[in-house]
Amino acid sequence: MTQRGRPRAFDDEQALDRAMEVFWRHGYEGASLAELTAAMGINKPSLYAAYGNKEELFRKAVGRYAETEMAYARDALDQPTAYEVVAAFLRANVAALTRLDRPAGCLSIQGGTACGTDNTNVAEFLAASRLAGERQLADRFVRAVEEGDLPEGSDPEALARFVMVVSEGHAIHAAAGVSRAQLEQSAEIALHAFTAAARIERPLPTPAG
Amino acid sequence: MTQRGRPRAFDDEQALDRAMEVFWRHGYEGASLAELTAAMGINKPSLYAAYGNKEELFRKAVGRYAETEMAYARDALDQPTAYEVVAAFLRANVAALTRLDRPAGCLSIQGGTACGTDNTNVAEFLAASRLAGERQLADRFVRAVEEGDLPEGSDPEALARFVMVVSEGHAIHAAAGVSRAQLEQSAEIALHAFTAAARIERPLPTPAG
DNA sequence: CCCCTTATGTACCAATAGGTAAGGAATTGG
DNA sequence: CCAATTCCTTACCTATTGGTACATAAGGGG
Repeated sequence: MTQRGRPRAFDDEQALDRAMEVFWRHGYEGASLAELTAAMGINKPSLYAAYGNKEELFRKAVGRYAETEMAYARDALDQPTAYEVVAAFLRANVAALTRLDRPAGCLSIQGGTACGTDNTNVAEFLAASRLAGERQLADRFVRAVEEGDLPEGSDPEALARFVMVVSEGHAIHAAAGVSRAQLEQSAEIALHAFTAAARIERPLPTPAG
Repeated sequence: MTQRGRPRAFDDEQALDRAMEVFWRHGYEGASLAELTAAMGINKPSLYAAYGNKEELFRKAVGRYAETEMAYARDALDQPTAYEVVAAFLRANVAALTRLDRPAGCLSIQGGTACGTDNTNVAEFLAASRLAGERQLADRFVRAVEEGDLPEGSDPEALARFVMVVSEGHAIHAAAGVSRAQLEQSAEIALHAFTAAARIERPLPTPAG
């Protein structure tokens, strides 16, 4: 059975990208349906037919964000050693947070850390997905201990938490307008920290200087 | 000339404290006048007469927050050495972010990192005040270099930025429900980082066991 | 060519947002 | 005791919020 009925006049993913950017810039509650539909180039009934409602649209936008804008995070996890994982992640993260062709910062935080009484689930959803990312990093560190590039006795959860804390701080800073170069400095300091905390030798000379 | 006219039926600062908590919990945009007035125990006209409008109320709440809830930050700056400044700040910060008698996280971030088109100035105001705090810390580090407890060639701005990045990450994490103990671990790792980055000897043994 | 399905545009809805007008209730100064 | 002043209460305002009913347009299947 092929397509039936009148076909969509807009591209699904393209519209989602525009919605993503509006949410990124204004947060979940700060993004009105008026601005969303304007940016997506569709009317409200089309939006509701295609995505359900505002919250579902947001969740789909966040999903697409994770897919397209955070691919670097998955790539980082594929690095061969824990150090390289963290280095790749923090550096690519800083780059992603400060792209000129994107809103500053990160949708997962700009989306909303606090919401009105009716929308607490939105903030909780974002927080949970960030912690899920942290969990993946911790799992990667568990593997690193098994593979010997993190010493026995390392605390994978604590290390992952620290890395995510730094990346979230960078996201806040980026949204405040802090420059890429300045965040790169901070990322290198954090890398310092990671090596010290994990009690591993630092494989690279200090780029800061 | 003494007080004239009918006296206020409510305590100014007490009402501000209640407003602060509502903003802390729901953010600027997520806090409705209905919830604010209910929490403050006053009617809208009283609110407008006493505080101007919603945004002015918010700014006053943030001011009071800085005064009362962030006193630890000023205390930390008074510590004798840069290391002690950072240790005191990060530890007290984690404690403040995870008080059971306060909303989790920090008003300066929960207040809003992204806002609707009409309220961009609110997010900018918060970002600016955070960066002002960073500036104070950087100045403190300049002094530390002069006084010799940070080595010559240290980068006060970069160090301050890193410390604030970590504290902001902790705020996000705390708002997500991460426990005090877990954030304390992260703070100790960050302290590790600071000593390494500042190339100073670490005065204390590692508490993480 | 007609029917069924699906999408679109317009126009609308109730609820809530932030904000205010107006009159009565306390208080001080005379 | 009255006037002036300040505050509180009730009721209301306009604009906007997220969300929908309904008629119409556009396509495929028989």
